[in-house]
Amino acid sequence: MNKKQDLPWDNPRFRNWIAVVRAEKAVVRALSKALAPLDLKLAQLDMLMNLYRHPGQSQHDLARRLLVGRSNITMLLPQLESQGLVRRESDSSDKRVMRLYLTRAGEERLLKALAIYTELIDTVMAQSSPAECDAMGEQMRRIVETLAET
Amino acid sequence: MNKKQDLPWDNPRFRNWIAVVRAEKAVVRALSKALAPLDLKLAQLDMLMNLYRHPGQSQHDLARRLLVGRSNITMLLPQLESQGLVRRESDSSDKRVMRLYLTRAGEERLLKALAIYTELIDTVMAQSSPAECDAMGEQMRRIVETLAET
DNA sequence: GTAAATTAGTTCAACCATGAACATTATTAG
DNA sequence: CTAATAATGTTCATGGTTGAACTAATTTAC
Repeated sequence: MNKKQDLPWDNPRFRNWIAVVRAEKAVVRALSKALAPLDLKLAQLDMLMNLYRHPGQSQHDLARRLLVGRSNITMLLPQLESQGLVRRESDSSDKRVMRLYLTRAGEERLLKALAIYTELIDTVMAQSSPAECDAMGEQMRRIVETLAET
Repeated sequence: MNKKQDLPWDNPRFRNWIAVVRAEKAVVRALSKALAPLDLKLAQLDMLMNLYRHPGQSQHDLARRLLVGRSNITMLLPQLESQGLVRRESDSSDKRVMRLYLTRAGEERLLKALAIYTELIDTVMAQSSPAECDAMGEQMRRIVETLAET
């Protein structure tokens, strides 16, 4: 009658999820340090990445994609603007929305940061086969879908 | 000569890692909301979980396990103590260290929270086979190991 | 065409997390 | 034994994140 038998730590799904959380935290930590020489915070890099892939986004769209509040974007943007990495343009047809673009300098900084990012990820994933890695990615995307449905 | 060909988004490892980050964030969000009725923050739950598994831990040990700074523990503990969930005892043989224990109330609160936690994780992992889930967990543990070696 | 409801972005106060400097206690060197 | 070093926990200033209230612009309903 071991009381701990039905505790979460014996539930494989639970244990494996805890591993995800720990790994994510560890990588974030390592990446933050690696990015310091570029004078980029992780949150800033996330913004640059999204702006690269979706130029002309509104702040609202960006917030949704990054899973953060709108105010977060408002607070973070001035840092990137003052560094000349991002440009904001008022939308001509809807004066409420601000459209966001990377500047030339923003792209350059982004590409440097991505080189660091990918190198770290490659290192860290090197011990998994491509198939394993893909399977894991698929699971993660299903998780996001599952939660988005609510 | 598509410039984007060697960009990270075409690197499967990179794309899959981004999926990990997004999934982790989404689950943390959902879990935080689910825990609100219990009046428990995620950081507090993390502490309770670790204290359950390792009673008598020092604050320093707890900080290391949670991957947070020592000051974080100092700041968070009073909240749990004032709720009567955690007890602190000065170590008799080393007056610097404080040993931490769950109280009865702490255990009860923890078990309720874990029920919510496991239910969410089960839901979210339901679309992966046990084998896939285990493989993913293994990858995550390898990642943590890889980074710990530095 | 006007009033109500909705949406984009900002501001603000509250809360968290962090790391450096510090006080206290232990350990190590000589 | 004493001085230097290290370890534990606390304090504090800083910066990051959040959600609620707010302003301004747009859309919807009537």
